[in-house]
Amino acid sequence: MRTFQLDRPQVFERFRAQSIANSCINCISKSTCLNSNLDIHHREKLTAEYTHKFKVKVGDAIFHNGDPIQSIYNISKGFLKLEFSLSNGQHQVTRFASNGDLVGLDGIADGRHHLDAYALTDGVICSVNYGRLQSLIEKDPIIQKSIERAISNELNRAQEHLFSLGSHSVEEKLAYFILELLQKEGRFKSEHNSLHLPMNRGDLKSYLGITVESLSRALTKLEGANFFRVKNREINDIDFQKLIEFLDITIEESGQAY
Amino acid sequence: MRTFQLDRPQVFERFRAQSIANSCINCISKSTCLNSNLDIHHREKLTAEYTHKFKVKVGDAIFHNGDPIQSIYNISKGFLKLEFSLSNGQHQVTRFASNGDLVGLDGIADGRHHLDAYALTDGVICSVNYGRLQSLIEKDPIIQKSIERAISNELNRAQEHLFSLGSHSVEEKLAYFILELLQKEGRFKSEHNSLHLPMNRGDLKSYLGITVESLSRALTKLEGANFFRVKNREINDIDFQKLIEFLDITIEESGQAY
DNA sequence: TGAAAAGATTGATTAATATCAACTTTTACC
DNA sequence: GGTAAAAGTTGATATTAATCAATCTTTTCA
Repeated sequence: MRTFQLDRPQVFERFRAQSIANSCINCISKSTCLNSNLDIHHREKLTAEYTHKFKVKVGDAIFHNGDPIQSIYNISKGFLKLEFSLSNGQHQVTRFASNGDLVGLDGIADGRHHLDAYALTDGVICSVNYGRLQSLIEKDPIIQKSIERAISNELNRAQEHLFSLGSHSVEEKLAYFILELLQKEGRFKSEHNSLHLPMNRGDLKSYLGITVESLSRALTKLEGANFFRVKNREINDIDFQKLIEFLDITIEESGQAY
Repeated sequence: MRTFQLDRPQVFERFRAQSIANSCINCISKSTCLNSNLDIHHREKLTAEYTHKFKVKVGDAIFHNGDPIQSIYNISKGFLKLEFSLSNGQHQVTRFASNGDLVGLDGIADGRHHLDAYALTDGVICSVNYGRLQSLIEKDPIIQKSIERAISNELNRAQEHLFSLGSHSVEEKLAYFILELLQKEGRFKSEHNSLHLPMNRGDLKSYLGITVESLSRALTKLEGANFFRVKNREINDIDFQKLIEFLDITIEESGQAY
């Protein structure tokens, strides 16, 4: 059923380090481990019995394409990037993940991860042993539904990303991305807002399926048209309404989490 | 948590017809309703108690973006297209589905469908009442795992599609698509193979994020380079090996289903 | 702190793809 | 079966984005 191959990737040297997940080298306190929409009772059950919390540093690999799925990861702090990669060296960032996101759900399909996960910033991750999670899911419908919703949510995110990559100009892709980040950060109400980009231009151009030069020019262009101000990774004075109008879309705010 | 909006779409008149799912206007025998990797025992349990099978005709809408999720659909015969659409009329085909595919999993996240589903050909679909499926999932870990794997599988498909759309030429996108179809059909062994495309050029160009003209030229170009022969929707004499080499990828055959 | 490396921007040019338009083929249906 | 409509192809041109190259900026680290 799977389409093209999913071999181990050829990644850059700085990322060649062993995946650090599951090695517990940086274990820290387990409180507030799972911040999804589980109620307190369920969250604590999971937290106490099945999780382990660890620190990651910029560039750390959490898991690689092909690795057996040992855990599902809940990001407590920091940013990750998820990459689709082929053995010929081609790779593309397909997802940025941050606080509250569950990562590793791609591995549920066949027990192996299909993506590479790297830390974009120092951060804190809570891992949930997958085997134990499975047995808990069987006993607890709340947790089971929570996981199902989380995967379905990932699927919908991917569909939106797909839409923004297809038949849109470089400026439009960038605009969709800014809105996506704003929305993730949960603040798209005020007229003038700001963002700190957790990724460098290389990762962003990969996510958008364009070149760095085009990305740079698009940033300059939208800045020139007063959509926002750019200073390195800081995006300031974002005109939310203008972005919406530029893309000719409407925004429906939803508090729904998985 | 959701990104941009997901209003009801403005679709063409021919698709304006009411969604026909759940109306049982074309109910037929229920045997072989679910052909996923459930074992016989579980499959029959589902089939007998929770499913209903119906015929669809070309152009029928199965569900729309925004509809409450009432069922999950298993395709027995024929092809569907799934579209991501916005209220301004923009829309993109993000998935073609056929025999054995589960459709509607996007709705699990928040209880509403986020895509539009249309029949590309006459076909037979088996619907599984979602409420009943949920209660069955709670009781039956096998079915629960099967559903989780199916969603995860959809997620991985989307990632691959994302990859093929990003930073690839029109010819490469087309080549990825042909391989994807070949693989779905389960025959990518012989050197010279053939395919019948179930979709028209309009749907295909949408899926690939290009224009019809570019698609047409890409077909001509790859035909000229002896990758295959094209005659309307028939693709013949497909040189599998040549496609693989063109894309510089390797193929890993896997019998894994959800 | 300062030099080297890495990351980012800008400019000039080329290449790819979209657009506009004409034409051909296929499909639908009276 | 014939005609109109829809779908698909091909050509000419315009536009967009990639590529190549130079420069500027920021970060890293001795």
